[in-house]
Amino acid sequence: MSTHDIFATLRARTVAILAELLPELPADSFARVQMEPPRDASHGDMATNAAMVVAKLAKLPPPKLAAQLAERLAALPEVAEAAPAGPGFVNLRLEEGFVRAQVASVLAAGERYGDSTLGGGLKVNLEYVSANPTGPMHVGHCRGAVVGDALANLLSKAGYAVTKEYYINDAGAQVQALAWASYWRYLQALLATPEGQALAAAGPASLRDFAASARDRADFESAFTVTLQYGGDYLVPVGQALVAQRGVALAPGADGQPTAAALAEIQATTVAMMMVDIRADLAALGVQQDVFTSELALVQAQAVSTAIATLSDKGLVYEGVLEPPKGKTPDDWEAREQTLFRSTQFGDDVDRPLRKSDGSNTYFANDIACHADKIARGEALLIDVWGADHGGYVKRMQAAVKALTDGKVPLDVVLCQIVRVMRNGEPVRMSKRAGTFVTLRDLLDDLAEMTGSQTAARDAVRFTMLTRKADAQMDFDLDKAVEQSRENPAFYVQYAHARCRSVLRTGGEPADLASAPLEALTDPAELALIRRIAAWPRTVEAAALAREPHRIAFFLHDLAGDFHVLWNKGREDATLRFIREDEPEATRARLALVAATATVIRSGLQVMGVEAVQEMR
RNA sequence: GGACCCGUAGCUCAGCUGGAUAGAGCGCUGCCCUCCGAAGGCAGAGGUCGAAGGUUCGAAUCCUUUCGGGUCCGCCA
Repeated sequence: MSTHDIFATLRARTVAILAELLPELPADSFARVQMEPPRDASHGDMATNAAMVVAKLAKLPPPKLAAQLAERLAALPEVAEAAPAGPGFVNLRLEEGFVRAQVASVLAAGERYGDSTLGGGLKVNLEYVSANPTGPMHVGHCRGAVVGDALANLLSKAGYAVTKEYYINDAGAQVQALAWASYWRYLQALLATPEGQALAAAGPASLRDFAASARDRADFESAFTVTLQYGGDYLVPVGQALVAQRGVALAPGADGQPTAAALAEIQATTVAMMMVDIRADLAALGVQQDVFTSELALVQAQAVSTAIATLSDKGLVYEGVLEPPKGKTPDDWEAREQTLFRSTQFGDDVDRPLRKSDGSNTYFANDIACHADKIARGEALLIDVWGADHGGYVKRMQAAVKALTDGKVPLDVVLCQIVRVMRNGEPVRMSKRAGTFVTLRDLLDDLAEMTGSQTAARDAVRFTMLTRKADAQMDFDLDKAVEQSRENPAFYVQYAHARCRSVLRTGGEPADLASAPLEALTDPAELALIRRIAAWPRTVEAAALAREPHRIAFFLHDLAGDFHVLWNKGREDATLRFIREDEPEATRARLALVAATATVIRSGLQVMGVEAVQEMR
């Protein structure tokens, strides 16, 4: 609930009246009563469905109840007119003074206008990005980063205590493969030094072979019977850093093999360096997370076996054999006994393996430990932002969290669909091998070149990523994202804010706007703008409840539209200009409205993580 | 074979958790700048909400079936 939300205010009045009219009804009868802006502005400022929702319980025909309700609502000081309509709506037209007072509310509250107590300080853990630390971030991670970050801001504004978390997948086969790739780069770097060359020349035959294999990827792979999944050049600096830090200490022993300790150290160093890059990329996107949890650390602390034991104590773990997937049996399928979790008891389609047939833990098991860790930290609501390719994973994770907490802690998952990067209307081909692999850094650099500013690039990406529902596929058009035209919502909103600032600068930035005579605001376009502003608090709450930060972008687009309309009316009709030399009081009132508009735009952009510009250049 | 997401105007998309005559931008059509707030503005046309059933006072929204598009389905993370 927001203290600024006039819809909530009138809804509360409505419920109070209903309780008086129908004293025999229990209090929870009114839960579904809504007070909303009507779709058609000709219906007034607000409409309530109260009569229709309560009619059946009250055993009254909706129109009759609506008429009674309207009569009582019309008597309220905030209400100018209340009329029953349609199948049982009550339409309200508000006193203009009450509407205008919202401008003063905004000026008094500043950017805290729209803050809500909806969350009640509930501890929420929001996990997003969590890109594998095996390389630079690519554009595929970008959407989740922006959506997650904006959602964090949104939930904070709505009164939740948000922890922003990054789960580092630094255990398992992927990072082991990464370590081998780093090892290769290390050997290459080592052989470029006199010490390395001396070692190769003096070493046993196996070591000399090594020197040869280090130069060639295929030779290296056959020498070690490994596949280099991560052949990219981005590990070259890692190899060099390893040489600089450790010299020949990680070089192969007499048997030509790296020691387990050496590989573990290389893995740790590589992951650490990748995380430095990833954090730099995130920072360039304006994303800063609070907690970075290491999967490896959880594994080493026995958190996984503890989590499995917890589930086992609840009788939810057994040894069993899964059916092969129907219709599409893998060629090499063979039935194997595994440790399984009874996720079907919690709505999943099949039970899921916690341990592979060789007894090692699955990623799922580790992820359960990660979520158990969050729960142990006292988080009361978990939200994960994942890529669409993890969609098949939602039910099992929700099942696990439900099992761990006996249903007390919900897990919401926000799935982000794929983003295609478009240039000149053509999709940019993505290929790691061909080097057209688009990293987040490349994307930001390109946009920075197009806009001449790192900040503008970041803001273009963040805004554009929020102009679609997360669960809809999206094309990210580089040219459109920085285009300065009405077609680009990011520009359109920024332009509105810049215009506001421009007007306020011209008007001399008066300090006493809070006392402005708002009754001077009488034009329909002015009142429409105020009504839009008044809808900001409920927009924040609805977006937070739905976990849909894109709604903020659409709200700002509408708000900017209302403001641009008013601006343009001033072109047609000079008496509607914001600043009028001959009317100082009307000017103050209009500047107050402009200041309130700017404040709400800034507040919305803040949720999106976009900087509000002072002027367009 | 199954699970999940998406099908809304010619195009790209909203639609406030079930409300009234389904909205916006682009495109299209028609008006509007010698100057004064045009990197534009105003107005208009354009939709059986993929299809068919069902639930109820009321469905783009919920349920079932079905047709398209996407993502995924033990021993990757």
